[in-house]
Amino acid sequence: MPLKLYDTLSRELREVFAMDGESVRFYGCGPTVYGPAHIGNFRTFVMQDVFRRVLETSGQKTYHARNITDVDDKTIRQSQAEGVPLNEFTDRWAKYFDKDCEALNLLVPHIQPSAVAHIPEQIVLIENLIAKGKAYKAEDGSVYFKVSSFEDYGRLSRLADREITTSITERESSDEYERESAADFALWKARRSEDGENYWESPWGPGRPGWHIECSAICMKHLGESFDLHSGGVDLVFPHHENEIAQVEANTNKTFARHWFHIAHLMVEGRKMSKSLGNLHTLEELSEKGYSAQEVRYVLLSGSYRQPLNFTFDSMKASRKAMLKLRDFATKFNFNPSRGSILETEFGPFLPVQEALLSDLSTPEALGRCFRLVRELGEALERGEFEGDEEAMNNVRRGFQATCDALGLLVEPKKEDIEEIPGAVENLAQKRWNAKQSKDWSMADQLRNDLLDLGWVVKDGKEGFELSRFSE
RNA sequence: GGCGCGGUAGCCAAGUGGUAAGGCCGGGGACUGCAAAUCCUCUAUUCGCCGGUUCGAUUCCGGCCCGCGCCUCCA
Repeated sequence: MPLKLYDTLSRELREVFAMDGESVRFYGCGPTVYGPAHIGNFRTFVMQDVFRRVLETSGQKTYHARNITDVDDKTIRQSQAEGVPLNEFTDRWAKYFDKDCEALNLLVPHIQPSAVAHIPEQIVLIENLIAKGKAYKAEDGSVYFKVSSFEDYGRLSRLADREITTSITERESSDEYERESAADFALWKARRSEDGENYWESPWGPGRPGWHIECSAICMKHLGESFDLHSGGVDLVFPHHENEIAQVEANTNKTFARHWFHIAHLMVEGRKMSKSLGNLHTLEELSEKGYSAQEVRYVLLSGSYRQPLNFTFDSMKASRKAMLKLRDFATKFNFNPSRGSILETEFGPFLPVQEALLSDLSTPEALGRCFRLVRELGEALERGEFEGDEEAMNNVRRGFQATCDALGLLVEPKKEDIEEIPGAVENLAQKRWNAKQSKDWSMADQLRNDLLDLGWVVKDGKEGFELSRFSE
């Protein structure tokens, strides 16, 4: 069963398939590494990850490339402010990003090429564009793409020429007179004094690549002149992806990416996430507030990728409860999760979940169906319908594994309390149990409070008590 | 202004030309000395407003109101 996914360019649902008949080669625009990524950025990366997981759990091979933007105004400025060499600075944040990705259970892309590591390729691409009359060198040594030379410009974002040029004319700053047309964009930026030592030699003199060209050069090198799918946040539709198409197609006369996948923004409490509103959340900050990356991931899956999603702390709490519900299910079925690469692809009873995902990555629908199944299967288990039927139990486990793999959720069954319970705590708890048995309620309650002060929660069962670590 | 998206219960959020998934919260019940956990159960006569098409619209069409995003380097 193929995955149908909305394509920004054609504005319709289209089947995703591997043009080479082997693996779906796709590209996701990665982070600019100048600080911690926020959960809005991660919405995009999580959805790209789900895209890949849905393909892989339906038996399709993939080849996933995600770049690291390690040279631009922000990285240069920030590294200078800290007095650190650019590469050292960006390495640090790239590692930080990797750590966050791991916490979110994002599959590691097959390659993570960096912009700086592909400067020769970018230069070649620019030279070719100049040779074809699609780009020109300006007085100061910068090189610009000549938008008027590319007929299809604006097709992805559907911005008519008038819109593109009008908005730019109004904004055009006086110091950018080098451009022939306001709509033209930089392929190569001539060195400026404030760049310091951050420049590279080129046929047009020292400078650094423009933003858009890095993704194009990387795609062409690692995925080919034409490949299956390209993706990013909606804000990249224009100008970034529009410009990428122009650069590549003006060069090759071939379709650059066959499919465009864009993820809508994450809102926070109904407003756009921004530094000035002070509502930027990072995994680290949420972790300090006691929320796990898995809970964040769940929240990010709870809305359709085509719609803005409203992030709230209420939804974080709801997500925690929902994850616990899945954990209870895993415990009941004695589920033994496998980590790492995706091997199991049998959805079995969880087939409806897979169907929802294959239908435009409908994660909310998939979660809804998952919970319904969790309830129904749990009830069937209670009724003893799985008694002695190990094969049926295994089908459930396999299907649940496939579901977790497809969504990238890590669901661990509740562990037997392997944590060492300090003797003193154990004694107190036993004392309380005794008090309870002799119906000395006030003593029992007092001891329960004492235990809580020590960080332990006691829960009573029929035959005895159970101790667990207090959390939140 | 242009392009695009949306307005569904207290909150988050699906969905469909035939009468509203799921999660959270809340109510009730079981269990409990009281709790916690768990389980059961209930909670939108209604899908921004007004018209139209239709046997029938939340779902299609038109208008209006409101919110949001993009419009040169923000995922």
